[in-house]
Amino acid sequence: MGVDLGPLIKSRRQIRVEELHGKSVAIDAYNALYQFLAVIRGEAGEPLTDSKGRVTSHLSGLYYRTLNLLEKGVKPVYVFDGKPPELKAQEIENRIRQRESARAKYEEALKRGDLESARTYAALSARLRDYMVEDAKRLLEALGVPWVQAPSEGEAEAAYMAAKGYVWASVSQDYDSLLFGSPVLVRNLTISGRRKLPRKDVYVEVVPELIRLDEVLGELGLTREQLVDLGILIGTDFNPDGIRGVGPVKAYNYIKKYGRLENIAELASELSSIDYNAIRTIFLSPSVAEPGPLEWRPPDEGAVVEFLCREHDFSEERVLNALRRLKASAPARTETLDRWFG
DNA sequence: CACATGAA
DNA sequence: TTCATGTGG
Repeated sequence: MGVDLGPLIKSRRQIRVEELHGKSVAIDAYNALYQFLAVIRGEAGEPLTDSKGRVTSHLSGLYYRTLNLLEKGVKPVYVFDGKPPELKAQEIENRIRQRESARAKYEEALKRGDLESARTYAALSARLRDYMVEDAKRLLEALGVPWVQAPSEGEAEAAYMAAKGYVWASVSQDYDSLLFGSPVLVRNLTISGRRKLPRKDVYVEVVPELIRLDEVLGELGLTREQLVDLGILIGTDFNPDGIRGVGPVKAYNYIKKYGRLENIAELASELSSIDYNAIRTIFLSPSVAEPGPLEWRPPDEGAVVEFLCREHDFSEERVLNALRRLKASAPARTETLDRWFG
């Protein structure tokens, strides 16, 4: 789930996607694909599939959103997770349990004909399979959009790329990127701005927002090391339970008062069961790799149609229409592709 | 989530 | 143009 820094962060600025024109962004691929997979579903919560039963929800979302970003002059690079740190085992186990519980509730809801609940629980039980990740990478290749394989956490790699200036920002719904040191984080990078609130027939406007690490640290009066300690008190993927009874506000007060975990005497006992030095290392010296040169090429129309339409039964009309829109917005052929894509 | 369509 | 609704695969 990521660390719950939301309530503490006031320095967030709403932006329009157009403001990212000409900028490259490193997108947490797992985060994006999972959201597509969870939310792009039929009436009873079933995912979109091709005629062979392979799930395609994530491909639909990835395709249209990526083309939209390119159309607006944004250069995306997708960053895929590698091997998770050992300390993530508990979190991974929790997620599996939650998915299984949701799947049971999904089946119950279906049985009693409660489609709305079925849809909710279907989303919660969604699981991103290896073949779905492979398909996503193949689609990106056909689109001429680069992707990077992280050695470990995708968010860490994306943060590294942003910190090094390889990309302008990292993109994720989670705040972990900030702990990993991403100087700029973009959340809610969506095109259509309306989202339905769960359990209510109410729609809220969801606008992309920009968060700068230096502003967050400045406003909170913390160093990044302290922000990581704060995260550990709240709970991270590497200590999902955090400290009992400590949420964002109390955690912040502790860090402001005591400076670092070692100095919080009243939590010494609780903290003794957390390997917080290892967690600090994961965030402050994460396992990352040099990503290699990032290159954006024009989409290979034939490859896109072959993959989406021939292999996965997408509508050729829709697929080509989306490609046409990108071409219409693309620079004149005479202009170097570098101007837009490089 | 994003697209297509028809109504306002 | 905006908005609500149904569908995509």
